[in-house]
Amino acid sequence: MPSELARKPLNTYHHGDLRDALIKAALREAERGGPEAISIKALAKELGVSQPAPYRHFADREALLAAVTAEAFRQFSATLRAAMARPSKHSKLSRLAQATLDFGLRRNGIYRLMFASRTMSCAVKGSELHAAASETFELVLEALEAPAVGLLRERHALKIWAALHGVVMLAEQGLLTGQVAQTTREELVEDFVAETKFALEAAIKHARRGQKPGA
Amino acid sequence: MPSELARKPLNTYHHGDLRDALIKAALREAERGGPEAISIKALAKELGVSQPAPYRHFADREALLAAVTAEAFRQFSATLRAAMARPSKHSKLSRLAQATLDFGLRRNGIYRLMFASRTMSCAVKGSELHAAASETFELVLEALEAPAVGLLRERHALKIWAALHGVVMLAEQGLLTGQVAQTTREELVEDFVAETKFALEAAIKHARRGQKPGA
DNA sequence: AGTCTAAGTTATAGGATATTACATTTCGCG
DNA sequence: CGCGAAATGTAATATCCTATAACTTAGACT
Repeated sequence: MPSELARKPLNTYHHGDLRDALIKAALREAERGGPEAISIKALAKELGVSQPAPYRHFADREALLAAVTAEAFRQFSATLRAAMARPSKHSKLSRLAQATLDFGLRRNGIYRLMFASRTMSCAVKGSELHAAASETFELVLEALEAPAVGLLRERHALKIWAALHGVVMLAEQGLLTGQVAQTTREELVEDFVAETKFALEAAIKHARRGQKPGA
Repeated sequence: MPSELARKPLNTYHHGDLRDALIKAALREAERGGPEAISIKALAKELGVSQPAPYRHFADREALLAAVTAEAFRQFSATLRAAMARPSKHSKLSRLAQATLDFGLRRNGIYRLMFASRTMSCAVKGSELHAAASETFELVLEALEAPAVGLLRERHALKIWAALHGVVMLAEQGLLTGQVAQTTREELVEDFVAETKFALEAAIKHARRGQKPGA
């Protein structure tokens, strides 16, 4: 049985590092074409190995997708983190929100891999994928720049998170055009950002007033 | 060339009405299993016709999916309309919102067919699918119960629409569990409903004040 | 050296989409 | 009434994909 230590140099046999190469190539495919564009057969051909070779590293297509999605989340996190770190006159939350929208539209194939495919729903808690996704959500919490009062922060993070996904979804489906073209996606996102800030601040104040009535 | 009138009895030849039967059967498949569970071959077998028979009615799988999605939108619209018509102490918008959430989770396969698949994005303007989807959006406008002032109504309809999709998405992916389990989906939706009402009313008042400053 | 195991190969089964060529049923029309 | 064309369905086939089974090679380790 391979120990946890012995697993590391596993990927350097014949091909060199097929597992990693598969993930990277699959991510490229997903970028143009979405999750359904990922074909094990095509990837094997592209990498110059036989069709069944990938099955040495992934039990089935689903398992490959899960690994690719986890990597996608890590890239997404990195993008958001960079946007939040960049100096700007806008708030952290605003930068995270606009970066999410931008990522969702510019790298839409990957975005769909992360959020519009069955992969996430099947991710068991504790899996690599679950961890990568959770880390991304942590960034939203961080972007709120608010103290932890009960679960208020989590609640409002979920709200802005949901709203952002909705905007990306609508924009992607072309529902943000036509008679409502005047309302740009960015404006919509900024609306949600402003409302989130307002609501969270109010909720925190209210909660604290309830806790220490004299102050 | 078949005239518009002659097209009606077209579907009553050998099978009876294969086109319609395909759509209905596909919708059942989608209900449990989502869009990817729709297989032309399987449908043909189930309906007792040869595999290529469906291609007499749909150019390819995409075309079938588009027709099925259009039917799904009609059912979705009917559900929302019923919820809005039902007497309740809650507002129309609240009922529409909760009905959307309920539909999105209970009939998730169909919901994904409508919103989380590539089908909608490829729908050309003027198509049956586009019309069915637009009609659904009209219901959101109606649910706002607000006068048309510029594009304010459309803008806020888009916002609540986006937010609802986001909540469904998060709930479906199990991201509304764990440490934030206290925040129920229904509460989240009600938050968005309240904020939408507040923001829309304020915006309309503001716009009118700007128009007739004396009043 | 010799063995064990991970990684990769060939061969193969099975399922899906889609096309082509052919058969049959229905219906318009003289 | 019946003929011919269009609509509908079938059989056969090509192509692509996932996945498994059985066999082979390369490195690791004693």
